[in-house]
Amino acid sequence: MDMAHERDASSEEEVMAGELRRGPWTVEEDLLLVNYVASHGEGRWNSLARSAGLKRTGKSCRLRWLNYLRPDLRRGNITPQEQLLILELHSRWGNRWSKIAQHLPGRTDNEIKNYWRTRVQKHAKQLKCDVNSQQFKDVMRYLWMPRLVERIQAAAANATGAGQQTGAGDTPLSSSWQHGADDGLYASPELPTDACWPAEYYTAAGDHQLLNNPAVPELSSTTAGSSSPSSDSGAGAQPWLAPVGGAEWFTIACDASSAAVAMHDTVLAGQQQQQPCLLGETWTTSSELPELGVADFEIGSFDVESIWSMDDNLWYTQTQGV
DNA sequence: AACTCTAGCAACCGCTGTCCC
DNA sequence: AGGGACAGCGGTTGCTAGAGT
Repeated sequence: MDMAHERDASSEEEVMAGELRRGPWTVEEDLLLVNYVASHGEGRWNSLARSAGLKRTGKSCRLRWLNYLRPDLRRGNITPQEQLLILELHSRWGNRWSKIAQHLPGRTDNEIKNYWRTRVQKHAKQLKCDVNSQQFKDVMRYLWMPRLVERIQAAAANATGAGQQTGAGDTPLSSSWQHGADDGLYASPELPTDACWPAEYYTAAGDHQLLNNPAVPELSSTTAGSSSPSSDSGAGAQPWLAPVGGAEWFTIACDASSAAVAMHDTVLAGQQQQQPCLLGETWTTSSELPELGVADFEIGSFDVESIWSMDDNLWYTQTQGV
């Protein structure tokens, strides 16, 4: 676009003239921006940049605010729940990062995009296939995602045990993810209430009441941020950001898990595969996966466990009080 | 200890869409 | 209707820390 090009060119001139800064933001710049937004609000980024005394483009200010300085940002590891959601939503919408980010509270499109490009594409590379290929999608759907569900279920089971000791109701994420549009916590702007989980999970489970469960516990201020995995998020921890809850979350995870098994079995049954398929079962050779259409892949090299970092494991241990 | 490689992430870039005058 | 300003999106780049040699 010529217009944009001219603007960029002028910005370039300003940079060359030393009037505009580029590159990493300094603490002073961050403070200027935060303070200015706090007192004047967001928007009108170009004039904001000038008024705040920042030698940055409005674009740069906006990006810095949205991706780094916003108080409701969640930082730290992408949780298994979030990974599952990203995988599902990406399979639905493709590289619509912003749209996907709308359904992950506190996460930015940039963060999700980076996650996809680093973690997910890395595994596609390991499998020697294209990330957009049907084969890789199959691996994600029938191997990776059920594994995530299993992981979530296991963590939630531990949380349930811990919850019985420490008191029920510590289900910040699950409650926020179940809430509809009225709670103001995490209302999905476009999708129905079951959009937070793959629709087929609920369909297969045949149990929508979970989504509308009125017995959602109140968010407890005592749980706010107490189990946040992101120690670097500091005071920014939000009550609805704690990733794994208690009994209610466990129920959902179990349902999702059952549904994943059902989905998995359905696929196999549809292809005349009658042997039972256990959730969490892993395949170690490509020959065991012909029904998934991934026979040509080196499944053995696909390290499902490696999608979680050591930090994740540590965090789980801490959260579950193990 | 020094160097290289790599993953992860912050920031930038180019472009399109939308609003307003 | 047309143009300017701005917001927002997706792709790409470059820096940095940590791992490996």
